[in-house]
Amino acid sequence: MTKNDGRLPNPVIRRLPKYYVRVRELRDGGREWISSHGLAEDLGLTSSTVRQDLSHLDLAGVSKRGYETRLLEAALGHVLGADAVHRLVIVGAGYLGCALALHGGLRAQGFDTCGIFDADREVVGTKVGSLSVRPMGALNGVVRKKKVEVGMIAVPAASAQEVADKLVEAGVRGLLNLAYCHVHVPDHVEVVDARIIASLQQLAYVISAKVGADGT
Amino acid sequence: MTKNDGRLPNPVIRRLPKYYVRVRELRDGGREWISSHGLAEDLGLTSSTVRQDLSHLDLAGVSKRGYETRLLEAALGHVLGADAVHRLVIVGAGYLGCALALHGGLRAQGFDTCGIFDADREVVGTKVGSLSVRPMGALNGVVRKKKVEVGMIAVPAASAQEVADKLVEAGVRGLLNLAYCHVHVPDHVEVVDARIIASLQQLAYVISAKVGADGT
DNA sequence: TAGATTGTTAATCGATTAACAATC
DNA sequence: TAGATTGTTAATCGATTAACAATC
Repeated sequence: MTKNDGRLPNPVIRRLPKYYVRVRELRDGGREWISSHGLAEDLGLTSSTVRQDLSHLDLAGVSKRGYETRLLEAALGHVLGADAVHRLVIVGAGYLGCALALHGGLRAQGFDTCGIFDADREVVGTKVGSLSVRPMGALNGVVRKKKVEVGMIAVPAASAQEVADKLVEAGVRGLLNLAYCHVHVPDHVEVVDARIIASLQQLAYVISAKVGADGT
Repeated sequence: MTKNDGRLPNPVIRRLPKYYVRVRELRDGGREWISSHGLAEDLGLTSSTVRQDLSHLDLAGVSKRGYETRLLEAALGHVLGADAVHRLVIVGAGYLGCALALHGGLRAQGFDTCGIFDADREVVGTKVGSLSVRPMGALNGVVRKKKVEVGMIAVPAASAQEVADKLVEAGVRGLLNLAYCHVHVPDHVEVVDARIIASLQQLAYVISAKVGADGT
């Protein structure tokens, strides 16, 4: 699905986690109020953008004081689904897939890893933290039985489309694609790309373009 | 630095790696020509966007045939710096940092990992592939001596800003931030965020928003 | 030639920023 | 009260899409 049917604009959605993380830091530091100017400064935005973004939330600011951090954290967490559990599976038990399975941050944010899968017979059965790597044939059953919503693609680019097809067929509703390629899915499934190499290339471009532009 | 001084618009930069990957796939498959319509269909864009994007490149298409894949791959690779070597260091030798150090794809795309660092004395000295984990005190010297351009932040959010400061002081020109937080840097340094948890939250939002929107 | 495709201009669409009345 | 801040409207800015002449 390409169009936004009634949901928040994409640029806003991408900024919400930034607000969320920052507000939690502020709360941890004992801060009770934060203004749009304060958040803007912290995150490199304008205060206008912050107010526009937060106006989409179920929350009211207070003149002269700003937003109450406790309420803001709750409102952001609610929109981002941090107050619900999201079940996911990881396909690919290479270095990256295992690192994700062992990453404590996922669980802390409400993402519950229900399984890790690999096509390689040699790898199937090995332990990754508390999980055992399962064969691809088991994917369908696990996704259906545990009502898994999200599949993470952590395989080489060459097998990514095949894995995406299997995840879609099993019934996940969203894919996080870590492979360095584009995957096609039907309209009812969402894909978010999180490709480290593409991000590095983007960084390499802006670094080199800067040299050319200002002569340093 | 926030503004684009003469360089490509950000949306274009983010699409370039997609074109690059796809064109390489086509070339591997023996395809010699690809039209803007073909690329658009493959990547879920419009042909107008593709032509606009590629018009920024040092390359001319041919009427009735499209773009020659060989030349297009070269032009995209050049802009993305794929024909140069980019030196980087990884800070944080946890699961994620090690996975990146061992990830063959980085080297394949011209990113040369010059070192991996960790603040934990227990971890310093252990082997990660062909590299030994070094103490944070060694960071400055390695960055300067090897002319490292990019630092990857693969530490917990709580230490990310401190690591960013050290990398900036050592003289890197860009940061890839994998930690779930915002990092501040001076104007002459670029930051690209690649935060998996934020991407998962974005995905969780669009999935849940879809339920509400179309009643499924 | 006829038809498909580029490259580019103009139109549309959407996001960001500015401005300011309302509020506490 | 005076001043700071929100919430929202209007203006600006930028990106995407449409359209079409030029081209092979």
